[in-house]
Amino acid sequence: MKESQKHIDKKAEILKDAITVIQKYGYENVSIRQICKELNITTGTFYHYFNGKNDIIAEQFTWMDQRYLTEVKPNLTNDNELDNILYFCNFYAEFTYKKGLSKSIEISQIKLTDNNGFYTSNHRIMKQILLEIIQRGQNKAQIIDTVLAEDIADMILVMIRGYSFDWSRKEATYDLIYYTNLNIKLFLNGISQNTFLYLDRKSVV
Amino acid sequence: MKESQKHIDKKAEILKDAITVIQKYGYENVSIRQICKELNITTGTFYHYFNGKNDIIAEQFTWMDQRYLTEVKPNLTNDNELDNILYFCNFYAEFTYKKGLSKSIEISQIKLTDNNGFYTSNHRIMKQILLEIIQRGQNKAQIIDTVLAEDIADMILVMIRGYSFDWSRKEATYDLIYYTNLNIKLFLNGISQNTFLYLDRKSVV
Amino acid sequence: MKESQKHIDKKAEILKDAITVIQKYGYENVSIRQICKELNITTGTFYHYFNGKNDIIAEQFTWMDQRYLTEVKPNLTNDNELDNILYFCNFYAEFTYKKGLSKSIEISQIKLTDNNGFYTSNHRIMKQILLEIIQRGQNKAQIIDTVLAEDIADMILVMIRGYSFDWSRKEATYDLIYYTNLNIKLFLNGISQNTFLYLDRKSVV
Amino acid sequence: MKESQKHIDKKAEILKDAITVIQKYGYENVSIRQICKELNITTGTFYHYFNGKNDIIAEQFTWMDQRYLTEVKPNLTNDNELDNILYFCNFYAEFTYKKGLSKSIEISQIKLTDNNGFYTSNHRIMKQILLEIIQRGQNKAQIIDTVLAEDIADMILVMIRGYSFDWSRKEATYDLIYYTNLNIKLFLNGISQNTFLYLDRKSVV
DNA sequence: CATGAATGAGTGTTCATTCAT
DNA sequence: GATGAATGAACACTCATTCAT
Repeated sequence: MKESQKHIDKKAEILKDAITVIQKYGYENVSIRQICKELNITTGTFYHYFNGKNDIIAEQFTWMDQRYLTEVKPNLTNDNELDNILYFCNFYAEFTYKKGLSKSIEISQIKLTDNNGFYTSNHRIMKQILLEIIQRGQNKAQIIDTVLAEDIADMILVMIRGYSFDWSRKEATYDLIYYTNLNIKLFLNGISQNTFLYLDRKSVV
Repeated sequence: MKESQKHIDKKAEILKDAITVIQKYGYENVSIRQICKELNITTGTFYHYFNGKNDIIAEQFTWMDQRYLTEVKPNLTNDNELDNILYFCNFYAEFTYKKGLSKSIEISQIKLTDNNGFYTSNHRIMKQILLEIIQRGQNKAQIIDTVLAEDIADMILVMIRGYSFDWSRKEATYDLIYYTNLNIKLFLNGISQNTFLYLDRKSVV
Repeated sequence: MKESQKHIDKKAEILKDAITVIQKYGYENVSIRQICKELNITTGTFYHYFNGKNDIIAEQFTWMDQRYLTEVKPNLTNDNELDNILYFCNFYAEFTYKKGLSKSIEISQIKLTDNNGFYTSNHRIMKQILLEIIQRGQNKAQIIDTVLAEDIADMILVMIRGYSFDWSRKEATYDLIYYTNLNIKLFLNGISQNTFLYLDRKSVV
Repeated sequence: MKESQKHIDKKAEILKDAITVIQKYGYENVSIRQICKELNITTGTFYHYFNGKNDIIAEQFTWMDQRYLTEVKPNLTNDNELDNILYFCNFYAEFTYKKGLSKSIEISQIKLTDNNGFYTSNHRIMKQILLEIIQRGQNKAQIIDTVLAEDIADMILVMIRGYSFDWSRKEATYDLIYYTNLNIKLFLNGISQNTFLYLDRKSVV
């Protein structure tokens, strides 16, 4: 039963707008009714296109997974793996910025993991990509190997998600991409094998 | 209407136990009824001592504020300000670990800000303390001054809260204090004025 | 507005398949959407041919009525009226068996009676046919006349419907026709004027 | 956490009245809201005393089980086992009459069996009691043994439940106890080993 | 003829909160 | 102080039905 293009478009439109609303109030704090009211559709219509509240999140995950596999992974060609990490992180920040993704994902954590493992499965894909970069970096002696690659990967994921979360909590009052970038650069400074410093240690003042 | 000591003690006891329960299930996932059941009190009793569910969070903020002012600030006496930052961060991780604070705080954000500004007020106190450390560090040339002290403070707060949140989302399956510590150390590596490296860049393998 | 033959055929086809689906899940447990999905038609199409969900039941009643009038009544030619009763009952069990009729009918009772009286009207036709058999039996002194013919008719109807209902409740785990038959035979034993015993009272063990 | 007598009484009162409402409309056709409206309580109050809609049924089953074990089984002392069967059946009819039990039980069948096996467990208890009577009757040569005791037990259960169901469907427009009694007597006529006829075969007219 | 998007009242259930006892 | 019965708005979700295309 193939879905018509019209159906797909409308679904995408609802999804986009629903995310905006969720971003505004937080996943747990907004009801389907509220979302529908703001989108000027009835609950029936919402349920015509989605199976339930969690679908909003699920759809985004699939979306993000796809994009990491198709748009990020193929572009990690820089010889400096620290740059690749930066690319990886910027993509996340940009994705969050555009989709207002974070709050809904971060907040809906428990139920998602319990019900269907979207969250964890998503982590696995992203983490795998990130892990490979770090391991290459360690092999090339660009990244310190006094810390396990896996631990570094986890820390980076926690940081970028933490920033996205904080940003949407503070209602997008600062430049998410800039600050994620800055934070990661400083962290990369800390794990670089001394050669590739992103920010000079000498005062420029 | 001064509260009797008995009243204060009972209130503190309920609060302590309620936090434990909330830590177990998450703020949004637990009802007043459930909490009361586990504490072997009635809902009436709960409402005799508190004005509502949010009071539990509010009380914790006050509590955390108090402790930062009384237990953290006076102990930031190390000459190496990076060590003071580490102390500041470890305290947060430990507090989270003991109180299971994070999930409830992070998740309940919007309602809290809307209703009473606890969250932001708390940020101000903690951030102020952290800011002073960083500024001293920059003045002593221990910390790079190519980045604004305020930005560094924000990044650190985002990181430690991000870790606390991640840890409770993953249901305390890893050593929160250890990893917060490690992450912060690597970040400090990145912002240190070259002199105090927490983790050597040379391979130990 | 005469219905074209094509229309009638399509309607009959949908009805037949819809009944199968209802038989599978039970009238109240299946939605129009589900039915349409399994039949590979849209809800619009369904409503083009039927006025609503109840129509399915209504159509079946008409169908059963028709068959009793055209297939059962003409065949009640046995001289032993008890045999005719048995024939009458077996037909019902077979109809249920083939159409999975009972659960939907038994369950949907109230709404049916409320809305359109199908149920009762159906009863009147079947009961009338049965009543005539019993009266003939009493006249021929084959059936006891210490009990009113109408009461006997009611009891038999209650029994055969009860069995059909029980059978579909138990999800067709036993031989409906065999047991309906056995039960009725024993009852006929009880009302026969001593001459035609269906099951001998002497032990065959 | 022992329930106070007041709690128990109120619960029993709600249960009693809820059953009456359910009897009037049918289990699936009546909503909690409707029930509460008719009982002049709020849904909150209903859920204060019961865990959900199914509880109404569940409570009745426990009730009936208990009564069969405590009130019926000890009284099956008649030497004529057919009389004991009659007693067994009359008790069911009376129970239905007083509690309006049948419709809710019969209709809610599927979900009940699926969820918790109340229905089947109840059947097992009642059927066991009935089975013992019939076996004793066969041993005493009061009941034909050309039919398995278990089959007879099943048939009787189907009949009495069928009558209760029919009676409540027809909105209690006839004397349930009288007709159940009559139907069972005629059936007992049919299975009796010739000696104990409940209704004479000779006309009394 | 057929489609499927749209409707909106309805369902069972939850829960923070109030208040008479 | 403490109790727990009572409230009722809110929630996620369902579904028979309508109607423009």
